[in-house]
Amino acid sequence: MLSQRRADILNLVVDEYIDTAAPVSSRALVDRHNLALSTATIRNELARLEEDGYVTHPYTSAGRVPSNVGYRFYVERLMEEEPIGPAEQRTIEHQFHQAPPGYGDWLRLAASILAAAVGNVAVVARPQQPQPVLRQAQLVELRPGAALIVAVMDDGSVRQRIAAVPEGEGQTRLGERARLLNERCAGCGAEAVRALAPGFADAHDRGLALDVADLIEEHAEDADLHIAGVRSALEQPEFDSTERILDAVQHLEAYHLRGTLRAAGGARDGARILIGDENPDDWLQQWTVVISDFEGPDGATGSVAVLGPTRMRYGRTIPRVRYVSSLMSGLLQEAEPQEAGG
Amino acid sequence: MLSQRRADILNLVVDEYIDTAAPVSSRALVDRHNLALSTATIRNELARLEEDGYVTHPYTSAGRVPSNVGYRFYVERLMEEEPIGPAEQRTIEHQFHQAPPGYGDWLRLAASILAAAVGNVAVVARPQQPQPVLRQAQLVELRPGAALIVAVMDDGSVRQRIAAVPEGEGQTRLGERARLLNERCAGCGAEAVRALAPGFADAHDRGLALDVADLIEEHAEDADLHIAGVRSALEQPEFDSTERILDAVQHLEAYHLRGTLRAAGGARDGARILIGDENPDDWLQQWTVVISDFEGPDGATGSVAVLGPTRMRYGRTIPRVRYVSSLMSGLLQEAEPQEAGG
DNA sequence: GGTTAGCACTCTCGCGGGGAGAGTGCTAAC
DNA sequence: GTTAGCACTCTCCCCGCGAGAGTGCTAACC
Repeated sequence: MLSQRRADILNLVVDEYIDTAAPVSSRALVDRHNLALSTATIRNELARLEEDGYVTHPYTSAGRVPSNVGYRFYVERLMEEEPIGPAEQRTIEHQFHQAPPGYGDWLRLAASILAAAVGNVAVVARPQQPQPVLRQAQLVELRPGAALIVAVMDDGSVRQRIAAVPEGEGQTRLGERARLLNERCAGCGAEAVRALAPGFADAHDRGLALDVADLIEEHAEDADLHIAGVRSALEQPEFDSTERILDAVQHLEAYHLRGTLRAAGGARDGARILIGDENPDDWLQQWTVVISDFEGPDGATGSVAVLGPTRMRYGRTIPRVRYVSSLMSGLLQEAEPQEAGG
Repeated sequence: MLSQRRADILNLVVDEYIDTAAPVSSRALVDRHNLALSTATIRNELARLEEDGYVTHPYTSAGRVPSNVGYRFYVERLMEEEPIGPAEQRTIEHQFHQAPPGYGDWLRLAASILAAAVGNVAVVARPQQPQPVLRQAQLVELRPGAALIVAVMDDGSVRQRIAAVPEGEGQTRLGERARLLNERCAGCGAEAVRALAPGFADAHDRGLALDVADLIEEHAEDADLHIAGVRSALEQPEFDSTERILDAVQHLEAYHLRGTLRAAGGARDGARILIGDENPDDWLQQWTVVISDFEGPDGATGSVAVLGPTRMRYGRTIPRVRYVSSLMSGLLQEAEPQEAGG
């Protein structure tokens, strides 16, 4: 266990490093916080912190940099959360309620509000049910022999695929097929639809039913996941080399990130936090991910997350992720989200 | 008008520059193409080409670099298209027919195939009708007082927004509202739905109808636009500075690019080409965009495009954009796309 | 008149040196 | 346990410089 004084020093080191992005020297600590100790004493303590793995040296005789262990300790024990003041709260909610009419626009707006609030990448995943149920399917004629199945789930998510249909059929006949499909399968999950498939007299209807079953099962990996703030994150000094930026750009795509948002991590008041090598993905070894899930209607869950360098303003980020998550939840599930105290 | 010899030299300069990304010297031209002229003569011709604005000097006594005018001339008169060989054609079609089942996956696959074929950013925009018609609307309960309208258009596109509904209503009642809406409005365009709205007895139904009308009208600016190959484009030497990469990253987002794909430009056999400052957008001044539209069913149009630095392998890019566009068109509209000649 | 050799001039790029500065670790004294 | 002092280390930035590449120009040549 860390002595109180050593913990205090670690706290200062992390705060300082988060702020300046430069290795922290004993002198800086003493001067900037008016410590009643000499730099030599601080150096001794820093050496002990380094022995215990909380900080490192980039090279002999540079200042100290927090390690992942250091950040973890900081997040769990030291950090002070930076509260969301009334002005900021008002700003966020104001932006929130100014959402453009479309649902997708609205999710994107949430991502970009959060990104702006924390200065890092923000991701918002639309709520989806773990086991959705078919609301209704549509068939849209593409060309002779092929149609687009558009399946709407009960959580409002939509999945599409191209399916084979008999060559000569026009939109009218396809409409009839869709009607039959809906009559029998609406309200069913993937399993149920698959079980119902053999019951269709027509072979093509059977095929369509199986396609629909696949669609219900299929997790839409990339759909309705909104990303914002890539630029501001990549402007931070850790992304000095082209190589790093390109790696980040390559991986910050919607269909890569679903898995990331599902990762389990050290929880803190409803926010999961993964620091550096706690992340399962290779490319995230230098990143921290802060995730908060929220509930949509009928057990659907969405996620709000922030991604940034391990040197992230945790005290600022974590409450804001949580807050946006609760706003989402409120907007989607509870009654009206409570107004900000005027 | 350019003399034949000068045009030939311009051709060589552009080819060389596209290949090497380095200013082209008179020596390089003579040596690498065994010209029967001395470097001094070439230098004279280059000076004339520069006077006429086809090439420039980055600084005194570096080699020549094509100007936008030079590229334009090259694309229109000089360039040889690099045909798609049978092996490449087979590879592309093979990948194409291995598309994963989802429609979105499939569009994304098309983008990534194209990106790989040309080594630049590829964009595929899903076909949408200019004036879509409502196929069917669904209401999904979100919370007391609010529901998600999910409207499916006759081109298979889907738009969603949150709408107000009476507080006490469950999903059953919402289903009835949806049914009424569909009975009256299915098959109608935005105008028609708006005209029908006052005919609903219930005020909420009127409101919903107006929302649906909005949805039909609303151009889904970012939906179903797939981007691939950002990394390979940004690996090119023009993106040496962090600043440029970040600018590109910032703008290469789905909801910015729709407008870009609609820009008119110098056509070449069905492909629109915008070179450097021919682009309307500021951030594209150093880029070339090659666009080819394709027809989906019922007059819906989609687009395939490649974005890259003005120093782009035009001869390779243009036919491949055209080809992928025709594959899309074939898959969506005509009968089976013709098999590659085995 | 077009073509060419020769040459002076210019600009970039990479490399090595060197000094300033920052910070540590250690030792010895308090 | 704390602190002053000091030697040592490592980075960073600047500078200068030489090599190299390429041009423009001039004068001669076919």
